[in-house]
Amino acid sequence: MKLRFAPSPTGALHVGGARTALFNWLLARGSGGELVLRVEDTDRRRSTPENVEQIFDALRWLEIDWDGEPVFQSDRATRHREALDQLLEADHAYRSTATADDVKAFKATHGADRGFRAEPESEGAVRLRVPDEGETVVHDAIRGDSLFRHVHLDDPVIARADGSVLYNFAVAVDDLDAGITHVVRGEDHLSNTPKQLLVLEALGAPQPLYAHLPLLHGPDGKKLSKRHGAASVQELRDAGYLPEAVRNYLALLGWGYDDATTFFDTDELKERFALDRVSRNPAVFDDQKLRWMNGRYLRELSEEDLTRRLEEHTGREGLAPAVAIARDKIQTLDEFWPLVGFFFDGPADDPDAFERVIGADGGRQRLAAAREALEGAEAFDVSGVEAALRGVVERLGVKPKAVFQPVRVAIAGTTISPGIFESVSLLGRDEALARIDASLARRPESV
RNA sequence: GCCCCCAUGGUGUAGCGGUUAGCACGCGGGCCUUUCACGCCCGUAGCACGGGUUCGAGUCCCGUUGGGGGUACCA
Repeated sequence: MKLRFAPSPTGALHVGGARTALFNWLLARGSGGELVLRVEDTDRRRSTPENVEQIFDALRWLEIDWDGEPVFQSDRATRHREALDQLLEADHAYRSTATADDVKAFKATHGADRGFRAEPESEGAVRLRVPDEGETVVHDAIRGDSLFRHVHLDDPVIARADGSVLYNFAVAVDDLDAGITHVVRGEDHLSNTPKQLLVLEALGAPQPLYAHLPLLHGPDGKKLSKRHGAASVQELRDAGYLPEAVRNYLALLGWGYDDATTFFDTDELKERFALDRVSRNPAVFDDQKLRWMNGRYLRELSEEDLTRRLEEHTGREGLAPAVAIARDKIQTLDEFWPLVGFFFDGPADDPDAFERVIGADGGRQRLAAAREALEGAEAFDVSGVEAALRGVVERLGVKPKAVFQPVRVAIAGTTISPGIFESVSLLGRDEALARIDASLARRPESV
């Protein structure tokens, strides 16, 4: 079994493309087969080093590897020319100067009864000769057979007048030369498959097995794009998703193992993934479910591992203690800093929270009482802080919240933070007292 | 316009002729509780429509509608 992943080098690796890469990779790695990478760009207009490196980088992040050196389609011009000459000589293709407008005009008069056929000329673009009779059947591992009648097909242009070849021709030749046995790609290629099959046939080559994956859509049913949030692997990474979670989620988009299993590690995926259980329906990329899944993966990481990733993601160091008390509250790496930044950069500025909690009736008094208890606390570890603060609650005869929230706002600046005892303890006595003092001094007592 | 693909709750899916139509996300409620989360429990919501075939259809066939893709001297 030999497969290929052939991204268009536009820079961003779209999540749809990532899923295609993943499925190819799972198939190859699960069967001991081979996966090659080919950059699709017949004239090399888009495959700039930057674009190509971005694609490779995204694949590496997902831990999708390939065999051998990546092939650039544009480096195969000589071979493409040779195959083109072969078809021309055998009269499987011919030259024509007919333009898109000519084709349009032809179709306007003939409708569905006849595909476009041009008159052979001595110059112009090269068109493949589609037989007048018969049909080409695409045997698809996911969809079964799709039948395309030749009368409906136009003679497709396979090379420009300057001799450079077009995608549908190049891809067939490249797959043939590489000995690709399974072509797994997006459904947007299904309608063009007969052209590629016709090229293969004219070349006297065998057909690979095709499998066309359902397309991915945004929540509005339209094609997934930037405006739907993270539409590329790069954006997913920047948003703080874990590669293993993305892999698991992507695998579930259009594929399922049974009616109960949701979580698969990569080995299970490789072992269980099969084309015959791939869905035919287009799927909507649901970032809410990805978030949920990411949170689950996050919580399974060891503290060391999570800390390392968080430090890498935030560019900060010494995060371990904060990770320990905040890890259960985040779904993505991105959510970490807003929750714990106050430990390192001082309290957040949320005047509304201050007013509501500390400015409220008796807020200052309770905060002052808490300050006193904290100052006199025997130990300043988590249980020491807890004992001190709970003591205040008891003495004042109020709800725990009435004491904890003012302290929280004083040290964090907002009403949201990790556990209050853990947070105060981590901050340390001096800093905690200083922040409480700053809050108490913030505005004169309103009677 | 023409060609091709697709159709189970809001979303991803299970189902492969007889099920109280299952699971997960989301959403609603509850428990837990110092905030936010996590976790746990309960609940909400679905076979696009119309014809067939059959004793019996979400499951098979046809049509309609809807969605998507292709139709480039793009990939």
